[in-house]
Amino acid sequence: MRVLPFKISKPINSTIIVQEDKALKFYDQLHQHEEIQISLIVRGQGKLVVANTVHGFTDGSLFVIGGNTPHIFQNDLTSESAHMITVFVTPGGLGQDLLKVPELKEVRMFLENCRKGFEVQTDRESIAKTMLKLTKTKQLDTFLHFLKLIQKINSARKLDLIAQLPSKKISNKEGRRLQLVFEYVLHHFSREITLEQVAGLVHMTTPAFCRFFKRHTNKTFFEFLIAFRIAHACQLLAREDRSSIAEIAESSGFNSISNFNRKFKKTKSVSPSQYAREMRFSQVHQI
DNA sequence: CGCGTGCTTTAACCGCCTGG
DNA sequence: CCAGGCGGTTAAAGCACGCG
Repeated sequence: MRVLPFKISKPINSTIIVQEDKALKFYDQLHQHEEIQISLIVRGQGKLVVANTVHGFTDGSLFVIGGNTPHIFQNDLTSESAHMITVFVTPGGLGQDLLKVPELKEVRMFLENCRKGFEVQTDRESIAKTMLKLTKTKQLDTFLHFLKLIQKINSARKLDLIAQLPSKKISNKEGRRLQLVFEYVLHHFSREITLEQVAGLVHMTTPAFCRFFKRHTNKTFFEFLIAFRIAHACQLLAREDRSSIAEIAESSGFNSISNFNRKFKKTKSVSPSQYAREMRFSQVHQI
């Protein structure tokens, strides 16, 4: 799959592309493409940014990302390599006539529903099995298993990834700017970041940058940055061997604990320690 | 140690404006 | 019409303190 500055070109001449990534690091550049993307994290921990939202992922996480939605997977670096299976599907590639077939109603539904993208919350093991099979099939078999996959995903419980569809079209130049900004946040969120720094990074003045960022994300830069930091803190809090709240706050980029508590409560409606307790509880009762 | 809160300081960002 | 600069406003950050 060739990588363009901001878009990924249509790969080869097929409608359903299955890609398996095993690497220390996922492709960590903001990008978008017309294909709908179904991604299973087999192994790995990190964060997924979709448009203006941040989502933590861990082993077994499963996401469906709508077409033409900017996104980026970033995994935390460990000694073990991360593993992801992705299915790309070009909606137009299925053909309007084929989709009219009454028996393919479920596929139509899926294509309709996944515009905003969602995280799959249930039936993930069964869906994972189907995706694993998809890595080993060809041609018609791939298509059949794809249908099975759609069916399973349709009946699972889901959680929307983004609140509203991306509003404005993004030019290549602007996309490149956004790439730089998101990349910077991904790598420097644990230390102090000022508007001046990021604005300078993309050669803009601070107010110009603020408007640019808001126009494309419907969020202020700091709203996004804080969301990212909180998402990171959540992952640290969910760990069995978590460090102290103060340490987590600091490594998530918060200079003062009081501010961290305030921001955490505001976004999660529970205090950090409560959140950690609840996560532990649900992990124990999941299996 | 973890959390909330009121007060002060700081800087993010919004509206208004100009020039291209 | 759009991008960018300027300055004032306001929300975020930081600090101190108190409470369980």
